[in-house]
Amino acid sequence: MMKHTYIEDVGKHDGEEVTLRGWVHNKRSSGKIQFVILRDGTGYIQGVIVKNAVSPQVFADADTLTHESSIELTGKVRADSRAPSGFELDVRGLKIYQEVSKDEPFPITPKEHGIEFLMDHRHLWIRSTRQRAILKVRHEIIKAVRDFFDDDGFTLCDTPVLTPAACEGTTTLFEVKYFEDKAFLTQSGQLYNEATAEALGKVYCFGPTFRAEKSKTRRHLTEFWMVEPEVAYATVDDMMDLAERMITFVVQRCLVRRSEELKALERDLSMLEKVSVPFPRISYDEAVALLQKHGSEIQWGSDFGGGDETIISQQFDKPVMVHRYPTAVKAFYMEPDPARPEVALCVDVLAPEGYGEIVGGGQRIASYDLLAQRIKEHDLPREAFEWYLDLRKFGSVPHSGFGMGIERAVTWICGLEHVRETIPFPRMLYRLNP
RNA sequence: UCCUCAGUAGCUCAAUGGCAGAGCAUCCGGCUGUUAACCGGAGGGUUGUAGGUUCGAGUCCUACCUGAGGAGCCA
Repeated sequence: MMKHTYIEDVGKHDGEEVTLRGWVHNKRSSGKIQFVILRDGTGYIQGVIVKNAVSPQVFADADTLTHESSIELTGKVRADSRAPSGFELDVRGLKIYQEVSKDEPFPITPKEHGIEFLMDHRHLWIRSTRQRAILKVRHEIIKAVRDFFDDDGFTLCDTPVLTPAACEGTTTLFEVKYFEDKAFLTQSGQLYNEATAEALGKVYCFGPTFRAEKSKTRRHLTEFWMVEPEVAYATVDDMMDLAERMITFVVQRCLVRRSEELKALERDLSMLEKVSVPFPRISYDEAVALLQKHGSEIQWGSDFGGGDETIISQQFDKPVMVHRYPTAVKAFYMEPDPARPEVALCVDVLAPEGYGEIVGGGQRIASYDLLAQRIKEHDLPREAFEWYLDLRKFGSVPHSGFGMGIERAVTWICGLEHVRETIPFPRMLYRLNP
């Protein structure tokens, strides 16, 4: 059996005979010459089938090919200036693995479709050029994030998906049966990260998180992936340094390795090329003043709305870091600023071009007494947090971390309208299928 | 949960309250360089569901269902 070649490698085989395997992306016929566009996940190539150059059987088989039928093409690679990729295949042999029935053709045509139809056919939609490009960029972002932390002395330390209690209250948790008991799907690995950070120093977790929020916007999924670093002895300023380095690394990596995909998505690369260290840093106080100057109704003490985030991010052409939010609007574990206890040592990173918050984090409370008090103030079940309090009993240190939502990062880097295209099978308020 | 909008052929959409239409997809025919190929022809409909107004409803009214966009909340 002939060794088969991936389309992305055909350039190495100019003039040679190769066998390509994939799916029929499109087909055009002109009577005695047929053009079959083959897709194999690594690229596209046009196969040219000339009637008097192949057997009558091959020509007849090619004539019946339907969209997305799985096939194998054998022929000679030929450089051709007319081909978008620079190469074509002069087909000699054709093998059909499975032919899509003419009675039930592939539902996604080259023409336009509505979003409901596409989402219902997500399992087939991901075959499209655009979706492939997005998923390739997603992969690159994930790979870059992991390379960044791995090369920076971090240890990947996975945190549980099944958890006994809420991190930040129970209203947004998915509840599942756990034998005779009940459990919740994690909405953050952070509390466990704090434990592993005291064991290993610099750690990160990378996994799915779940939020049962009834949010119906272009920025929300109920199941999304998050990377969360946590560093012992680190301050909120250290986190800002880390976050801007990580984001810059990820964007640069995408520009180097996925520029073809980003161009296919018609992403304005000049916006991504501006992403470099350092990012602008403004305090919450400064952000509120900025917003009021631009007509926002916001008052000191409230959290930003989506519109507020857009206004802030549009003032800068890089991601902007907003730090020291009011303690009252942040999670119970946030360390108050010793100089101003009414604000917390936390930071959000807002992506440019109105893409909103992609990173949130900060310094965690190190004091046993203060943490115990906050758990009480937030009406959290003390018993469930005993182990978490232990971390302040046995060698407590200042420590900080943050979380980055992968899908939001992908949305921004790809320049998309909606997070639903950034994950192979999105889970949203009204979408659990396919 | 609230607000706004939408639902017509497999898909994307037209149709002043008066005969249910087009493009794509599919099928048949034509074409030796097509790039969402093109040209000719054919088949394809319980207009989301249930009521109501009207001589007559895809169109107007009510309720419901489904979806989309936004708000709140968040990454």
